[in-house]
This record gives sequence, C-alpha cells and structure tokens, in this order.
Amino acid sequence: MEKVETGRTRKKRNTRQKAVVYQVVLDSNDHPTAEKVYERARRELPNISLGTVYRVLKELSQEGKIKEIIVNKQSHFEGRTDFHHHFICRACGKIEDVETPLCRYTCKKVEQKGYVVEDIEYKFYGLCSKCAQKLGKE
Amino acid sequence: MEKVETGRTRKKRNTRQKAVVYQVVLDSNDHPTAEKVYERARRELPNISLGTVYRVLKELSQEGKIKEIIVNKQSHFEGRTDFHHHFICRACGKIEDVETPLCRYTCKKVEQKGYVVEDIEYKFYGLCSKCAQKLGKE
DNA sequence: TATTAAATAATAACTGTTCCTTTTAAAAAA
DNA sequence: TTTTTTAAAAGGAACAGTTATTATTTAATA
Repeated sequence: MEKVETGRTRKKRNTRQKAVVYQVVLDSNDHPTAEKVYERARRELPNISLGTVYRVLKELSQEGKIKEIIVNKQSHFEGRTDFHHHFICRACGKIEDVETPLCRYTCKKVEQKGYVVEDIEYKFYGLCSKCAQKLGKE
Repeated sequence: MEKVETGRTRKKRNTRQKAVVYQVVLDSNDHPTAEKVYERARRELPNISLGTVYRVLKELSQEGKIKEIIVNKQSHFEGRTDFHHHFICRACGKIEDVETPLCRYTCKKVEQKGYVVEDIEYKFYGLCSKCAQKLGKE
C-alpha cells in the first residue's frame, strides 16, 4: 500500500550516541582521533560502535559543530570552530592551537586569479617547547 | 667468517628506477600521486614495481630533492622544493602552486613560546577559476 | 670476471576509514 | 499507552593507500 507523502516534517532522530560523541569532543582539548573519541565515548556508552563514532563525527563536522583537522593522514577533532590554526610537534605528536590573523594579502592575490577561497589551513611543524628543551639546546 | 669493517665507503647504488622516478616527478607539473608516478615511470621502465616507486619517492623527499604534499590523506609529489604553498579545488581536485610570503608575525609569535618551527604549510581550499565559472555565478 | 650487498619485484600485511546488512529504538500515529 | 515507522546503530566485511617481507637481481667494487 502506498503512503501519501505529506512533504511535512521529516524525522531527524536525536540519539544518545550523537549527544555523547559531541560532548566528548567538546570536553577534549587534545584534538583526539576517532579512535580516542570512541574510547572516551565508551566510558559513557559501552556498546557504541566505532562506525557510529566515525559517522557522527563526520555529521557534526558537516554541520559545523566541530572541526576536523588532519595530521599524518589521520583525522583529529576539536570543539573549537573559530578561525585558528595548528602547530604539530614532530617529537611528541602533540597538536596545539595557534592564533593567526588571516593573511589578506595572499587571499587577495589568489582571488584576483578568479579563484574562490572557501577555507584556509595553516600548519606549523617542529618541536614544542618541552621537546625542544628535552632534545638539547641545539 | 667475519668481515672486517673498514668504515670506508658504503655502497650506494645508482639505479635506473630511482633516476626514472625522479625524472618523472621533475617533468610533471600536476602534483601526481604515487600511483600516477608509477604509471608514468612504467612508460620508461615497464617492470618497475609500485613498492619501488613508493620507496624511492620517500627517499627523494627525505633527501630534499622533491616535495611531498598531502591532500585528502593522499600523498602527491612535486619537483619544486622552494617555499611555496597550494590551492586545492574541491570540484576538480586540481592542486595549484600559490606564492605566499612567509608570515613572520605568526612565526615569531609561535617561537616566542619556545617552539621551534621547522616547516610551514598553507593550504587554500575552494574553487579554481574554471570550476567557479562552471558552477555558476553564485 | 667474480663477489657482495643494496635495491628490486612480487606479494602479503597493515591501518584508518567507509560501506553493508540486520537490528534497535526515537518519534509519530493510532 | 501501545503500535507503527523508519532513521540511526551495531557488528563486521570491504576498501584504498601505503608499508613490510622475502627471494631475486644487479650495480659497484675487488
């Protein structure tokens, strides 16, 4: 039997899994990977599956509620969604936020070529202060 | 029977495979992936293996003769090794070089925190001029 | 030319992620 | 409240890019 499509309110479920994953990212300030988020979410929801974590993380990113940053070909996530960038320590792997003004000069130059800039990503690689000290005063 | 280690010249073979892979990267201006380099290298050396291409590309990168850039968690390679950055079109996937002055302001700020900056990477995402036109004058 | 070990070809293994199928459960309807 | 509906979840298989393994080849040296 066909169902008449009313075109009205589409369902959009509000699941515990999504809420928990979101909260985990908001509560983390170490840019966790999906695996780490999974680990932490399981403390609250022991039966959550890794696939769900991946799907929800992607969803939240697309909704703009969290941000994905990719380091070493691996996704990391953070609750901060304002314009900022990252420093990655090659020794300990730590990812730290870096406040950088948008380089208007460069953007303008790119846009003059007819390009549309939608997102900008700066990454700084090197040694964090701790590792720099530890690895000797070169 | 033990061999006395003279500590003298270590062997370092100069293979056709390495020469060809290097030349392919130098001749390409489209930031090819390892697979693409493999494809092109095979025109010259039909029996070269993908594993060799990966190993040689890594070697050349470490020697500073080529540069690796990662887009969408996939490695791409280029012969240019001077300081420059990239624009990535989300529609056609094309990667284009972008000339950007080093942002001394930001670097200084990072270094004031005791960090050692060894490498900097800027990526601009959006639409290239062709795709921007094609996708309509929004 | 014979020797030797660095580099290769071929292929298996690995890793982070996505996809697929069945089941569950949130929300709408009865 | 109970039933129905179907979006989302669990579990696991599949996938893609890359790395590791091993027997073989070959460039460089003796």
